[in-house]
Amino acid sequence: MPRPNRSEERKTELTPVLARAFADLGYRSATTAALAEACGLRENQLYRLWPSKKAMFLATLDYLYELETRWWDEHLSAAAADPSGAAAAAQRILEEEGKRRGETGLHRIIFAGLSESDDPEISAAVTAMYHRFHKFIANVLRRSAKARGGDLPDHAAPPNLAAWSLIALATFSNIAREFDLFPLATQRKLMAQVGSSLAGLNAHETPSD
Amino acid sequence: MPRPNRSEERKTELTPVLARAFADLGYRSATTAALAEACGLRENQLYRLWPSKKAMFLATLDYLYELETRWWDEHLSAAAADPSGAAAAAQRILEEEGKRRGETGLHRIIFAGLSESDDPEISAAVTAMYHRFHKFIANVLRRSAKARGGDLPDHAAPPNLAAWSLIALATFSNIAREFDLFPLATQRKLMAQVGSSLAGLNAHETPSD
DNA sequence: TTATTATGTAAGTATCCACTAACACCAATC
DNA sequence: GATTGGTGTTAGTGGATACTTACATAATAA
Repeated sequence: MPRPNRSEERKTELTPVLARAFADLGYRSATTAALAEACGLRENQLYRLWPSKKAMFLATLDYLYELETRWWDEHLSAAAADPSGAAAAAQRILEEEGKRRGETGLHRIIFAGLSESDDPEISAAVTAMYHRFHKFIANVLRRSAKARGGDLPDHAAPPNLAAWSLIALATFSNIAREFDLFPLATQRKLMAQVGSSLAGLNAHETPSD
Repeated sequence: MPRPNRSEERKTELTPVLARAFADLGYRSATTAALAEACGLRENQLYRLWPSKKAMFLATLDYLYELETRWWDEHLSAAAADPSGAAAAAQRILEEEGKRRGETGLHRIIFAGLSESDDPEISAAVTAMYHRFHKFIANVLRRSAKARGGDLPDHAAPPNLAAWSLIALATFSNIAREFDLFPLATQRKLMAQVGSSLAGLNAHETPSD
């Protein structure tokens, strides 16, 4: 007899909006009032969908992680079919990643998570996300190395280490953007040039500059 | 006739205590009450030394930056006198840096600054600190390259880029520690192995593992 | 129609926290 | 020893904000 419960649909509709708000404002400044306004609702209504602000935050973290891995999946499967070789394709991906400039806001949200690291739930969520992401990247690197014959150049790090290094570069790259630490061109080079060196992609070719 | 003003001395005495508190608690949880207690004072008295909590935070940022560069200065001048060569010495420093595990708490404080990045003063302070640090590291790398004949191996990044990469590794290394992302050994390798590859230190030698 | 639950609106509460006001005491110089 | 400002102690205050309560209305299925 009652009217149907559309909570789940509304949540999936609203999560991107929350994500945008958290990314734009940061955890602290994203007050529940601000979040509600961004959603075109009252605070009250938000609390009928999620039990707390923290739950809203964790929902956005999940959502953005999905978005991010989907992006990589798409680009990587395109790269796998690339006739010019895995190395060149991977390098191209790194360049694109450098160009993206963190438009999803995932990193801004991770920073927010960082400063809330005393909260065990948030800390666990951030940790899990990094681990899943690392596994993902390390696998890609392993496959890429195998495709190229299995021998990494001397200076290249093993996939595990290289994956963490790439994640480090990407994370810092976003810090740099946040604070305008260096120009966009430098940021791109950081991913494309340093990144591919780490991954052992430019073993037998010298980067142009 | 009044008794002498010891504000400056007290400030320099208290800044390390504040730094410890900010690093342990983070910006948000480091309430003025907590800061005062850590100092063995009343909130009131803190406010007689600094005009605001933000000012206290900026003071600790300055202090920790000084501490950090002093550490590097000492180790680098020792390395300059090292008979076994600049490259080996630099690599040893990277190993030590990996071992330090951010005991000063500088990075935790930077995370705090990150999430307060909407505050222009704090943002400016963090930016300035990164820039000064980058200049410092890039210079070291340039000198080191020159000492080794001026020719960097193909895979090594130019000093500017390499310096940012090293800073990225160090920053992320501290994120990793905060969240226990990977074991200590990995953390050390990240600095020692990947770091020296980036700096072009292991051009003609293969790292042992 | 009617019972029942989702949805909308308005106001409120409880708590935390940066920052302040008021007052007593003490130490140093004249 | 008197004056002056540093120091200690207690108690606030004002504002922000996560979360709640109460109630009206709308939509669904019996």
